[in-house]
Amino acid sequence: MPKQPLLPRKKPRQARAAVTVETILEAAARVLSKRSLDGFNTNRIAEVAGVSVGSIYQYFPNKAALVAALIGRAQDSLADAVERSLQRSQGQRLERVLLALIDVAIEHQFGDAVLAAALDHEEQRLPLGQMLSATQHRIAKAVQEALQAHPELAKTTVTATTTIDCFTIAKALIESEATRPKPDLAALRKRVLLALQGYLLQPATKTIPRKRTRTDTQSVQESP
Amino acid sequence: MPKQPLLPRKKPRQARAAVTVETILEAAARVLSKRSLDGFNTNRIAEVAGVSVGSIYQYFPNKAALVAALIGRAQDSLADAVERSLQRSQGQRLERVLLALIDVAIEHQFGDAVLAAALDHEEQRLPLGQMLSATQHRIAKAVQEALQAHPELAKTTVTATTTIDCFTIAKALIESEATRPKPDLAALRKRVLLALQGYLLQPATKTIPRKRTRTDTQSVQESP
DNA sequence: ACCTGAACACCGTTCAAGT
DNA sequence: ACCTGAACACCGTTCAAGT
Repeated sequence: MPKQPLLPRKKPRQARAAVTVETILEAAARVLSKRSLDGFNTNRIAEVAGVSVGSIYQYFPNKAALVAALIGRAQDSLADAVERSLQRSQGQRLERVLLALIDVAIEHQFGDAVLAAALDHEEQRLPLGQMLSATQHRIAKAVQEALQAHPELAKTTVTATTTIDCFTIAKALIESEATRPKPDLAALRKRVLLALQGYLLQPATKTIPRKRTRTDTQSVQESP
Repeated sequence: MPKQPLLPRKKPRQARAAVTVETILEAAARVLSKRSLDGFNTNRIAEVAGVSVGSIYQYFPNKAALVAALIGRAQDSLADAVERSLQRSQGQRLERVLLALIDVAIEHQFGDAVLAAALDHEEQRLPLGQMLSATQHRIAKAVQEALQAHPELAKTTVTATTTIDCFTIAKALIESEATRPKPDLAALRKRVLLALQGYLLQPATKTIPRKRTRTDTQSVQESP
């Protein structure tokens, strides 16, 4: 049962080593982006990076850790884009705020579709656990605060779960469109907006009679 | 560039061969369900099935085809459950109809969580193309017709895209909850309902000014 | 401290030989 | 027609040897 560590094995201490690590990550991204998961093997990565396979294993304990590092980078870049977007759309109508965020997400997915899709899949499969949660919490918190503060959502309780659901919904619709032969981004944008507005601006949610279950308490969690 | 075929290589002609195929598929499902993608190798499958590796390759051209067969089975079983659910909830309020479908989806995902999650991921990664579309179209069509005919959705145009979006949204929220340490199914059920109702029962969608794009035509596709 | 690449282990797939 | 399992190819990972 190989409980594989996903953290980098050690940090480069010399300048040239830092370059090596950078080169490896770039090569990995390029290989993943060109041929997706097939052909994504350490030998090819080493070849593209112009280093020996052994060098990869000096810094990453296994292939999964390499992928985890790429995911971390993608998350960081997304987090920056989200925060910039929130700042730019401050004080605007909710529709504008949401559209701006949707555009960020679409750009993130379609900017390098193959890479983004591959990373998304690996993100699910790897037991990343906490590793990425720092950045993810950073994004989620920023969005949650923006939504909570928005006048049009005065009547909506925006919990952490609500925010994460919005991410989940938007991501799923965007990824789904990305797998189509001829994506229609304008229509996609509308559909995601509709879904998010619908989820957030629900008209007077009446309590629903439902089948018996164990956990019949408060349905939304508090923010951490 | 191995464009791998995903269809079964040949059908068993003798009774004992049919048993072999069945045994292989069951073993594959069991292995996948126990250890997910790690440890899901042909040698183990053959061992669990009590046959030789060679036997697997008599009926399936590669490992992916085996997975594809499992996915096909899961889809068939889901399709049946959906159709039964629609029949039972005929004539009921929209909320009831949706909740019944949501329960089917939740049961499908949580019934064998590891297996379902693994199959979902592979479903994305493999170029299944048409292969499964038969069953998927069957499900989608049944749901679309039920929604279109529903009085509460008289004002909503329920296209094929609308229906697929509902599937995408529900599936994403359910899968997301499935990865949590302690899933709260009652709360999940409510959230999915909220999302679907919000998407379907949108109050007077005003047209939205948006950035210029090529495709500025009708945003929803016709049903096939 | 960093890099190399041959060597090892594991796993997908094939094929000659069997019934 | 079906089944077997040793053999081959490929790829992840290690490690002794180098700078």
